[in-house]
Amino acid sequence: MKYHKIPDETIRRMPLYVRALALLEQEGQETISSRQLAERLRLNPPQIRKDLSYFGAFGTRGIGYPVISTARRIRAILRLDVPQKAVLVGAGRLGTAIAVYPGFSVFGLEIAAIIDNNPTKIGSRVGRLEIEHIAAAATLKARGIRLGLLAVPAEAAQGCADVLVQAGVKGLLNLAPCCLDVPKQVKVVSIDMAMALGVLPYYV
Amino acid sequence: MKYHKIPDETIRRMPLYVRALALLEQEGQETISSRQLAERLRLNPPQIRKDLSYFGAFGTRGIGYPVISTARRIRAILRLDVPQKAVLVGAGRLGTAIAVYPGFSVFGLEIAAIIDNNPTKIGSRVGRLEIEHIAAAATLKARGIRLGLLAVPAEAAQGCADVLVQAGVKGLLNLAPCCLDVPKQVKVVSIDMAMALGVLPYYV
DNA sequence: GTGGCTTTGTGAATGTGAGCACAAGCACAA
DNA sequence: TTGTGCTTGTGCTCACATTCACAAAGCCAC
Repeated sequence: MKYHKIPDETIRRMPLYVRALALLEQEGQETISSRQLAERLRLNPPQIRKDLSYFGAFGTRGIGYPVISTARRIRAILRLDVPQKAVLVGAGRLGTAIAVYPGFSVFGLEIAAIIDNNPTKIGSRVGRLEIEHIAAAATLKARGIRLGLLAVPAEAAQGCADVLVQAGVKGLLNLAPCCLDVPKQVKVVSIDMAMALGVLPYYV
Repeated sequence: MKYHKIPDETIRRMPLYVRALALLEQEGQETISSRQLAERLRLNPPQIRKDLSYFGAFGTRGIGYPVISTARRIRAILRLDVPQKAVLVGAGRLGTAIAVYPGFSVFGLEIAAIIDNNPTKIGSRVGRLEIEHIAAAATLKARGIRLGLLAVPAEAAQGCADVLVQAGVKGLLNLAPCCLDVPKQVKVVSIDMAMALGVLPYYV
């Protein structure tokens, strides 16, 4: 399949495959067919095959996909083969929950700094990280931090985003219930928990 | 526009409109045009008009949409006009962060119970709620709780989901990084923070 | 080898959503 | 009452995403 633009939806699913393959590797399974993988992830086999084929041939016909090397290739595609560092802004309850969340490491993602604007919190520790003042944003680029997570109230989110963008952050995960204005070369992904919960009553 | 199935994506955006309109009401604005609303939400005006028109005519040509009554009508469509109660499973860091999160109330959503399986936590308070044992799930239906949030480790999520479904919960917001098997009349929405962060390096 | 079984890779078809352009409609002023 | 300006509501078109169906390709047993 050549000269094909890769759908955003495909990219969105790739981390799913990475995590599933990492689990399979742990279980000692060497290969997996699109059917088995689809069963685990509640997807359709052709979708998985198509997704993977966008990046070239991964599998062996009659056998399936090699667990280890496929995981490695997807990680490389997503740039997750090198450790990616992120800064967390907001050391409130949600922020500290995220700071100690162990689920980022499968993807080679690491919360490498925590920033808050509350002077009483500066210097105290969350896990093995020390909470820093917002002025420390200036040092982010030098520390190789290019991703940011916003766990602040909606009113503060835009201001924090501006600071991070200024500091060279290229990707933002926004957990505040608001829109962000950023230069178009900065990618923003938003998670809005209340909105996600808010659609449920419609369906039930 | 008659005999039209309402797109899921439209439903997904509805809470966005509810929140924006609630804010406008607070600001004292009486009507808003699709253009103004689109500017706030970073959407296209025709998309907003189309979304709203799926449910009938809301606006006045030449003027725009009446803030208060439009908000009320959308709430009714989403069944957010009656208070909706939810049970939170998992009183860890993420769980307690969610428990005290004030952002649910715009939608008439309320965390009405917290459940954990850790005996040392039972009885202690988070906000004004007391942490209950998982056995208390049996009382959820009687208390009018039909929604559930899962803030537990991935290994525990399916078990908790089973318990909630058994207890009559009809909608689930899953925050654990895994798939859930539920009867098809139960709606599941999943939020996977690590996955959301994991796609960023690809784009930057 | 060769035949049979399994599974991939992919063009084509189908389904779903977004964006545009414009007619229809309302308010307000003259 | 009529004209002007603005905004909604919506059919149509295009783009994107999912699913299907099947040929191509590898493995294994004999």
